[in-house]
Amino acid sequence: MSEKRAVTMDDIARLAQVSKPTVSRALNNSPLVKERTRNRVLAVAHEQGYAVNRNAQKLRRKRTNTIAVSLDFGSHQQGHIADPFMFELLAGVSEALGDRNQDLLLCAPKHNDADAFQNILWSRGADGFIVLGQGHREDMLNDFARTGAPLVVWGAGADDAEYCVVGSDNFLGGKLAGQHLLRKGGRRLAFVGDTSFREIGLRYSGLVRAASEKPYDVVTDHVDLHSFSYDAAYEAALRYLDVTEQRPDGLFASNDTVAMAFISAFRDSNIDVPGEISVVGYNDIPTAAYFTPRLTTIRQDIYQAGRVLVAKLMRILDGETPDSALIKTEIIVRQT
Amino acid sequence: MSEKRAVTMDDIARLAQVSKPTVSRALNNSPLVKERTRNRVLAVAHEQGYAVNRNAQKLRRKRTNTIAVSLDFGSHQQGHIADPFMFELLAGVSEALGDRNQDLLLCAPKHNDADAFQNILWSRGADGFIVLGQGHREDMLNDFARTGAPLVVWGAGADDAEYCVVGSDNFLGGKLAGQHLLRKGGRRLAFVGDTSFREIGLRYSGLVRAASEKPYDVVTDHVDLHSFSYDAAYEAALRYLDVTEQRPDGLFASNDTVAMAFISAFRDSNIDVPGEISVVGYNDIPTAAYFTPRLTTIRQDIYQAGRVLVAKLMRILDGETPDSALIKTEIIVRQT
DNA sequence: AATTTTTTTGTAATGCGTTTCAGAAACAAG
DNA sequence: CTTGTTTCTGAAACGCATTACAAAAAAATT
Repeated sequence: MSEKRAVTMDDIARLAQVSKPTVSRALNNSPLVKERTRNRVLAVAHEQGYAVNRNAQKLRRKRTNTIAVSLDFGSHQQGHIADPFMFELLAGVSEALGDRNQDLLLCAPKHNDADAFQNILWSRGADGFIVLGQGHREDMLNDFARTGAPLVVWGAGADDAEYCVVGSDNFLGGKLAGQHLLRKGGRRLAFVGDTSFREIGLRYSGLVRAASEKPYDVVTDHVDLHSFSYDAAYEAALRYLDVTEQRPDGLFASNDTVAMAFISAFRDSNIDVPGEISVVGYNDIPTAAYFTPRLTTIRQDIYQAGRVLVAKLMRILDGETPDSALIKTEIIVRQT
Repeated sequence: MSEKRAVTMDDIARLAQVSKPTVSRALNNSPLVKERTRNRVLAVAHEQGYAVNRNAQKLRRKRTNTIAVSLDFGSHQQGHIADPFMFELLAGVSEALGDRNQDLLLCAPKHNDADAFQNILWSRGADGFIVLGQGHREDMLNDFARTGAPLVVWGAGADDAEYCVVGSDNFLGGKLAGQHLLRKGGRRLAFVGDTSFREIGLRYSGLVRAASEKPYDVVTDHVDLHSFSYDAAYEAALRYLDVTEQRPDGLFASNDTVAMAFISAFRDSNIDVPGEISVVGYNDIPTAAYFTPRLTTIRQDIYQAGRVLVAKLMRILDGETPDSALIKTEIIVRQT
């Protein structure tokens, strides 16, 4: 195995009988280089299997063309991702970044504090950040943004958020869910989810709004659940059924996994869904469509999400300060 | 917004009243630097919010501490990931890399040909590759490996594979599935999946082996299906029921999604699962456990997988040539 | 106290592109 | 055939950290 030295721009320059800057210009499609010269250089470069050393390039240009993406693996427990939605989002972002020739640096879970984020920027590991899921880190993200860090976050923003937020229209989603449940004849609606997350709080608000718009009285209940996992939700459902005096006739869950867990618990308790209780989930994860009964849920346009996140960040990198944005959010009515 | 110049090692050197190399040594915990000096340097560095410029570092060290991970988004269609398994694997790899302080460069789908791979290495964008899912790219990967590219692949390797393969023990998995179906009284077993993928072919072989070990005759059938998506599988199931004369009493699907699609199709055709047909899936995706009926499936230890993939690659980077490896593979018996 | 050895620090070179700026070549105008 | 432009190319500097090697400082030895 030969320890051969990598071919550098100098080598190409020598072989093509031009100077190093000319090679650089040729490779970068600079209009300053004559057509014939460029072709010669390109030919030599290709033939030598030459690829510009990205690190030298990044060093000199002070631009990495790399975006750090932070996935909140918090929802990732015991070997199983509770909510596959984030991964779909990642796929969308990945594709959108690819389209713009940006590399994607995936940030590991433990590197999730402000210092680690800052470090990636200071050390020029990436030009900007896409944070998928703000969780309870709004303060941290605000601090980070205030340092001037180019940052786009998937989630729901506070009115005074210092950073650009892209996300589902959670309030609308909640309202659509509520309207669906009411249309199904619901009078006692229950919401299950951790409303301390802004996104989820908004979904609940939307539900309440939908209820309040009816001329008749609608009771809205709130089942607090501080986990996104199926098992925890299933347990919570059984406990809820045990405790509650009057069962709801409509349930809106903060995500599909929880919705399905509740439906399972209902079924295991001989409660018919959607006969006795209608259920709406959130995210339209793949499973939702073929769960039994097929789950009614709120869908977001994930590809649009990825594209918008990336587009916003690029604008920030260009010095602009784009507004936050909401992604198309609609209800997918199925059996529940 | 001030366009302030980044703080460099020279700045730290000046402020700490030492030379640049001393700063470098201090930051890298070199034993060559005196304790007191190191502390002074570290203090200044911290106070200045200094972070080593990774690009200069990579350039000089000729080592990036970055691993490129290629996800086969081929299984990614119409906005939904058909098989969430790959993403769980990604999470495992991400974690394992994080533990070793390696960065993870996520490669976009379209960058999947040999040239693009090679380019990442030539341009020193990463030190090595982890390919998640070899698909039908064995030849490409062999070529790539032959160039000396540090490469580890998740999948199932040919005997003469030129690269290190880590994967589920697909043959064993298939055998376990077969044994389960036979234990349930199966005499006519059907396998559904695209056996042109080596992994899947092995699962089928395992099933056949299990059947052949019985003293009585077992028929094994093979339903070809060139898609991993739920919808396609559901259609295929209906078509299969339509065409086949004698229905199987045991079904082994190449993955959980397909298994669930078949079960749904069976149910929609008034065939009882597991009463009339037992079913086994593969991967133990989160949904499998709470599908109705709870799906029996083959589970692989995903965290082990991530760790092993990374460990093997690190050894390759150290100049060794580790053997391929199989991951712990077991059957999770549930209702089906 | 002088000398040797060990430990610590500094100087200079290096890794590889990009960019500034000056110079050469090609072309147009007079 | 100059002179003035325009177009193209090259020399040198720069971005920032690491490393080989030399030198200085400190410690150990005689």
